[in-house]
Amino acid sequence: MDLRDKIIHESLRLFSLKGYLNTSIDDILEHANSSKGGLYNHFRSKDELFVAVLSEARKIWRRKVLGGLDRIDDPVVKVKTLLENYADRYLKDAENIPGGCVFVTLSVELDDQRQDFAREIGDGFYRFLAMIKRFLDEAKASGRLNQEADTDAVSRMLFAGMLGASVLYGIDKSGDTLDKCIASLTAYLDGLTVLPRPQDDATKKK
Amino acid sequence: MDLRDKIIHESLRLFSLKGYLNTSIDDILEHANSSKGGLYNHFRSKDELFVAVLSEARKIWRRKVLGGLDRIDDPVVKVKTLLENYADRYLKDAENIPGGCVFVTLSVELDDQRQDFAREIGDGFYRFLAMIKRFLDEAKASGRLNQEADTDAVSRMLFAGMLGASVLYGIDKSGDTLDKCIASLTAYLDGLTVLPRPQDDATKKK
DNA sequence: AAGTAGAGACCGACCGGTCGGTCTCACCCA
DNA sequence: TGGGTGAGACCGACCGGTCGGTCTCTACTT
Repeated sequence: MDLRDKIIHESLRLFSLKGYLNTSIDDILEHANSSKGGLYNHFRSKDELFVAVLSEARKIWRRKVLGGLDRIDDPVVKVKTLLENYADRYLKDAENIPGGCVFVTLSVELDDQRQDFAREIGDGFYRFLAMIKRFLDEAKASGRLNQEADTDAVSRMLFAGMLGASVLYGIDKSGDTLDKCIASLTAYLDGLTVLPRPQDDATKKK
Repeated sequence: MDLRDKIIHESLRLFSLKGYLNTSIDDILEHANSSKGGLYNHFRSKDELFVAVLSEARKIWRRKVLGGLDRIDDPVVKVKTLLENYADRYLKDAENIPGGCVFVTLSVELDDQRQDFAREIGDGFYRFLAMIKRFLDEAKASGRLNQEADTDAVSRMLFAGMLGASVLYGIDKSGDTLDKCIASLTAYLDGLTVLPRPQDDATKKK
């Protein structure tokens, strides 16, 4: 891993722990075993570093949360897998984001201080929300979901639940609270499901 | 309002907007029209100010969210009112917390930097979670709630949804997104309710 | 020898906190 | 009633230290 990647990696870790504004350049350099010259040789400013870190964070998020999702047919199982991946493969990834979901940390920190950055993160939230709704609409169209279900309301609920779980996970890193939150969300989705098909149970089990 | 109260008030506003560590003493003094001497005459340190501000924030939260709750008999209506109060009376209170829920802002900011403060806030979260569960247990006991409902899971879901709604509200201050989130949570709770009683509808309508 | 990555001394602005001092006003004695 | 006194609210210059960022110089590659 070259210095540029090392700096991005350590910055992502620190941003997830302490946020953007509270992470100092010296702090990053100490963890990356580098110096001012080394950093400013690759990035023109701390803001430019932020952009690179956010891009890397998104790449990791996609790999962890969406990876393998296209091999699943049933849209309800897709959403459930999304929830599980988010908790087990993404949130608990202490190597990359030891401080929990970096998007939550950064959006809460920056929403009233750096609206440009916050909007960038918020856009990602809304794209993800739309993706969940799309899966639910598919499920409804194929009769997998209760026809009375309001997919807009349900997707919003699931997403808000994921954000809330992330906040709680930040405080109580035990993982137990997180698992219970995700289990509650999955149970909620189950309650809206009709006609469970065999591959559903097959995918669900450990 | 004397200087001490003024400083606490302005600090709460700024903490909700920028967090604790990113709010400077000078920033507070500018908004409170005071000076270093004025502040340090009332507080020994910034940390001591934090404790006072957190205490005031809790007072406001209780007044806005719990106020009038004891005049409601039906525990399901109590929980619904809790949700509505949280959104309409607490979260939208731009005079005291223009940056959204100060507990969310501070807990996300401090959970890996000031565990002492973060734990203090987290304890409040868990007390509130327990309160919701208590209401749901009452509702279940009195037959107002579906007997199969897992009150532990439901309360966790509602609470995580509230936290998630707070995060989203921070990004999209429109109020519309917030209203829809709360409506989704209320609808979820409705789905678990049986035997709607007359006073339920009476309390629910505008 | 030329070009580049990296090291680290250094800059001005700002951080939380201190401290000498001013001002107001209740209280006291004449 | 009027002048003196002292407590405490408040002011703002100042402290050592840290912030993001710049710049010069070294050392390695080709």
